[in-house]
Amino acid sequence: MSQTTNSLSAAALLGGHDEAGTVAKFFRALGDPTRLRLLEYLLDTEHSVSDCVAHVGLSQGRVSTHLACLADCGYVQARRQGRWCYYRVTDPRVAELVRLARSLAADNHAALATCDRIDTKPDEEDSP
Amino acid sequence: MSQTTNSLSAAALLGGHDEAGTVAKFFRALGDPTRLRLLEYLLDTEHSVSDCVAHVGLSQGRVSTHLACLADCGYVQARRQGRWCYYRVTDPRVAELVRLARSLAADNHAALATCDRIDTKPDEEDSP
DNA sequence: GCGTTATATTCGGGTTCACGGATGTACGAT
DNA sequence: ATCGTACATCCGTGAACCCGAATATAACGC
Repeated sequence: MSQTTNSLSAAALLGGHDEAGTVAKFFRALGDPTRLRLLEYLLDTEHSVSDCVAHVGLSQGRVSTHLACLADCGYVQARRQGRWCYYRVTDPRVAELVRLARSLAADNHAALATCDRIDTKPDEEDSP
Repeated sequence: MSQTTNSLSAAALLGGHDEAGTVAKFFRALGDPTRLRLLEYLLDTEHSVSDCVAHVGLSQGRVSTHLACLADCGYVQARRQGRWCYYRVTDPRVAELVRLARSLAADNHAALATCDRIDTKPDEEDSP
């Protein structure tokens, strides 16, 4: 019981405050540097999990989990071929979202770097 | 490989992998339901901190910190008037970003809800 | 001066989540 | 069948970070 009694009505609502949690989870998926790098890596070309592991340099298990997370959130799609699994961004809105965020982040790069309310400012390696 | 990591011009715009951390922090700011609700609350109209406290129903201190975080990241701007401080979204790209994310999240609402790789699924204490 | 109001900051506690390593599953080659 | 490869999942550890309460700062009115 208490399972999703509707898959479209909830999605159709707009402006509801109940949806903030879902959208926040959506944003949080991109709030990790590794997932963001993976997503950008898969924007134009599809890549296997091994490719992604080599690209980001983390453990295979962690990369696999990150890719699954991106797939669950609808950012990328998976295509199986034998033992390999290729991931890729299919929705053009994803690229648009990343482009917009990059544009905004670039304009606020300085303020963002000094924002210690997120990430507790771990280190500083920036000398322009 | 070793690309030019000299100034922010290259990294600030496009293609830089070093920027992933900054953009991720940018996204993470919207990865919190409270901050997202506040941002949507300030999309069209400016509101004081007290207004925001009443709107989201959290403690005043926490709301103030959330607003400061949004301001640091460049999502909102603050306007002081006497004892009051009014926050508001000024950049139209912010509204566009939220609109895009809502559109994408709506289409993947079902998958997002079952994505236990983020947020560890609110309820559903399974009993196998 | 004093007290009140509006906002900002600090503190301790608890939850979320990324990480590597170990393990499990699926497919293909020998 | 057995081994090797490609990917997925589970586990323990530690950091990030949200929370309310308490406290600090600042601006008004008396």
